Amino acid sequence: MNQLNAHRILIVEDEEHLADGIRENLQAKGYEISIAYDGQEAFKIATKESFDLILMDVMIPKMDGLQTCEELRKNGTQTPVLFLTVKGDPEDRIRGLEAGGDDYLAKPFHLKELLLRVAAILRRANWYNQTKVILNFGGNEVDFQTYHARSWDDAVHLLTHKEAMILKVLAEQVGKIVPREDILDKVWGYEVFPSTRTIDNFIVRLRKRFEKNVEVPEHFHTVRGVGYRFTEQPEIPQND
Amino acid sequence: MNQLNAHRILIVEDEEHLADGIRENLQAKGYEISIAYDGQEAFKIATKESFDLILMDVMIPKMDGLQTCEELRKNGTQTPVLFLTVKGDPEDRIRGLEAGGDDYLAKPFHLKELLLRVAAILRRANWYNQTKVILNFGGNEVDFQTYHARSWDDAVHLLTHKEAMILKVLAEQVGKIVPREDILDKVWGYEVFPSTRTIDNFIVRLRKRFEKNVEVPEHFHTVRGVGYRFTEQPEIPQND
DNA sequence: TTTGTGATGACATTGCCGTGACAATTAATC
DNA sequence: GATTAATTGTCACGGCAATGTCATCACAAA
Repeated sequence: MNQLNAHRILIVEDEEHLADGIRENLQAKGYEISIAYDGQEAFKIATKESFDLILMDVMIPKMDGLQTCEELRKNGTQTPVLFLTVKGDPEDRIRGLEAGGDDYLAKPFHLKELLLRVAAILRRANWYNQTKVILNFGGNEVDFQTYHARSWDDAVHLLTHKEAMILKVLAEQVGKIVPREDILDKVWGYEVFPSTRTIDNFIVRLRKRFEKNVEVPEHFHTVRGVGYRFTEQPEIPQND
Repeated sequence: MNQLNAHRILIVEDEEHLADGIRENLQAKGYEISIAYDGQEAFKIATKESFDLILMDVMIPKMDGLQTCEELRKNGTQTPVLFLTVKGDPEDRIRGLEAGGDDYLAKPFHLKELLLRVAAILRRANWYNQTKVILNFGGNEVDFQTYHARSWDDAVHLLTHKEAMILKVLAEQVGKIVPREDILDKVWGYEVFPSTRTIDNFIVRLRKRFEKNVEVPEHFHTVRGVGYRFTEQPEIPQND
């Protein structure tokens, strides 16, 4: 996962030992973690900072999790909440959902299950503000759901995963210069470090697929010493 | 709870209070709920995700409910729509919708009546689906009710439960890449964790049953590093 | 018991990615 | 301009992780 827009998670749990355990495991997955030890503190932090997910124990001091969630909702906070509770009582689930929660996990839980649910919720949330699924530029059309592409000359392409990811990173910031390091972080993550030349190779491949004239790129521009810049429309050449 | 069978309902309603009230009550009945607050948002979500029912207020911002519905129909979305409208509004267009399988309910309505209508529509849709639980692709025919299948070479198969579920998950998103995690989430849920290799094995079995040439799959495509992609029609070969 | 499903591990195989070499290009310095 | 250094374009090859495939085992149901 990429740290550049790493998902931020707030853990609300009064058992310090448990909170730390969860924190470590989530951090290992690349999430940024904050911890609150009671309901009031949780409310304070959650209204001050923004999180992608709140992991909330129901039984916490000062203000219980359900109430905290309700207060947050009244306050306009839409952050998804995953409740942790001791009982498997379905009534708790209903109450949790009524309070505006999004999911529910009974303690004791398997760590793996927690991680899966967290990932699933974040995936779901991400889905909404995902960029366009179909990318059009200069007669080319790319479908990021299928990795199918049709280039200006009506050739059909099947992009590989990495090709698609790099194109997506560039296309998400149309017209802006994207440094090689950013591409590496977003596509490969922090743990793997291929040489930056690898990126150049992928650019070559993308150009071969989508540029009319590879030697005069209209969409995949090189920014010497920094990285690359993607444009949907061919640029107006400068005459000096 | 099995995610595959939970009915998904999209609520389109700009009065937040009302939307929340409906959501809570439908969630308590076990439905999965999404909410959109205006017509444009509704269109966006409804074309991106699939729902079993759309609960749509007629008077909503940006694009009214009827128009939103029309746009969705043009887009090929067949999801039944239950309109919420003010009592005594003799809109001809609404009347006309009755014939199209859609329904309308006058505000203010009794909650109980809403729940009954929702249940009725879903029953109806289910019945419709039951007649249409036959999946056809490349000469193969699969019946998801009985798990019976007949492949292109007239061989008869009896699918196992898991085989059928995986095929269904893939077929529900024809053409789209389905990541392994999604398959795991939807088929196994969050509480069981088979190795992802298990999925590969099932793909092998599905290919053996339905592909003419296992080595050149026409329907069950591998997307290296991500997951699989199912297509009903053999794909156009790629030109490089 | 038998029977069948599904999960796992071992091994073979494939295809993508990463690297390095060299050419081409740009920038920098004189 | 000329020369040099630095960066990028391009290609081809090899490694290795991801996947294909098969055999086997655990387990539940009949």
